[in-house]
Amino acid sequence: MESASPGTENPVDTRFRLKRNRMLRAAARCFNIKGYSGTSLKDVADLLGLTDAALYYYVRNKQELVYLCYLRAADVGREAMQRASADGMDGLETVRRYLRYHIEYMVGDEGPIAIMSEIPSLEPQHREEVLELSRRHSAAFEALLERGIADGSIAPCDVRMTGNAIMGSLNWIPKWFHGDPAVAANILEEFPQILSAGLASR
Amino acid sequence: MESASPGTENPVDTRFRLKRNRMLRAAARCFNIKGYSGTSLKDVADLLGLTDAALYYYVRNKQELVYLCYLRAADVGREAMQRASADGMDGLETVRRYLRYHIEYMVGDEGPIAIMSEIPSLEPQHREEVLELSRRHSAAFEALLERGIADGSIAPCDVRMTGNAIMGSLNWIPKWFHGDPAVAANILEEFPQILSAGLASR
DNA sequence: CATAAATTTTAATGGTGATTAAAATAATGC
DNA sequence: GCATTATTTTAATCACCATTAAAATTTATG
Repeated sequence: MESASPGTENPVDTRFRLKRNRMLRAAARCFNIKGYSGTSLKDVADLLGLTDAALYYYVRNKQELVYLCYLRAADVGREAMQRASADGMDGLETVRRYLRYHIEYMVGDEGPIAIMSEIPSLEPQHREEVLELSRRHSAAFEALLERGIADGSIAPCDVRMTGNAIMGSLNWIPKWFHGDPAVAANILEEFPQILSAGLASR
Repeated sequence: MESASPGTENPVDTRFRLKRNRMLRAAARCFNIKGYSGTSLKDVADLLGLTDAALYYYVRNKQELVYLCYLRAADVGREAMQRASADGMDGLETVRRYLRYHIEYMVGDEGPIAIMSEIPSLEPQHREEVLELSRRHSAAFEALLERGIADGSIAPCDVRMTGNAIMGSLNWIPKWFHGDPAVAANILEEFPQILSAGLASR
């Protein structure tokens, strides 16, 4: 997912990143389950077997923790989109692949991915950045729909609204999925199909 | 939506309820836009031209404010479901009507409806009540799908997952819709169709 | 092993915003 | 208009975390 120039990697940096990543996943879980206000830094720290103060070694403050969670979320979405675009044959199949890849990240070891529910409480600069990433992702998905319409695999539709509908469904998953592997398999099996069922041209 | 026995209504009670309802809508808007932690009681009060302390005349505390918002949300969902069940001919058409009615409430004057993002931070008793209402609503929707499958209007599917997918999309609407009437019309026009497009049996 | 760097903890501090009590104002009923 | 009740405000208080600084400990490196 993330790649630094290999030459400059020293073991300390790597460990730092690994630990911070663990921390972001722990935070994402807390935020998704208990909400932003509902989770204290202690909650996150407990999940890691650390003290709340220790988290400050990895982030400047709580807002930055959220910000980093959201960057990770955006990153995962972008990654899924890129893989799908590289693999997919026509528009519809690319949409299906994108859905599958994104869901794989969400319910797999990479997860949980934070729901972007607290963007407004980020500081302005971070907020703008996250919003921009978010907009870009939506645009990419809509472009995918356009592509499908153009190549005839997807029936003409209001791509803006269709995109909102599908992405909403996707974004909501972390709200009710909390790690049960059986459910994870079920989601992965069903969702790409369900969400793209209405798209195909007849 | 809500109906007290008409005989016992005195003007004071009525005014109280009306004002509290306005307050719940204001709170819902704040919560949906800025998140729970991001909205102070002052934010809500400002929207009403009141002082933060004044809100305590209507609710015991902030948690109860959220709780009441969620009750309202549940109520609106239930209402839409009941109307649809009464009106709909077959399962599929009832689903479509339910979607339309629910969305009408969400984007219309009744709205905004609060997203249930902070259930865990409610006090246990309120949490249980809201969760129960929420479960019941999901169950009702799944029953609707079953009904459609039984009467042949809906193709067989995993009703649990299909329900999750559709409800997720619906629940996410208040996250990106913030009152623009043109968008409201667009949602109302497109969503019932988009969300039910994949259901029909062929 | 010894030293330096990285990581974590302990123990305060401090700010924000929810909450409360009492006072002030507005509305209602007679 | 007067008394009563409903509503809102003013002005504190208070609790909860987030945050910080310094010390302690663990890990890496020559």
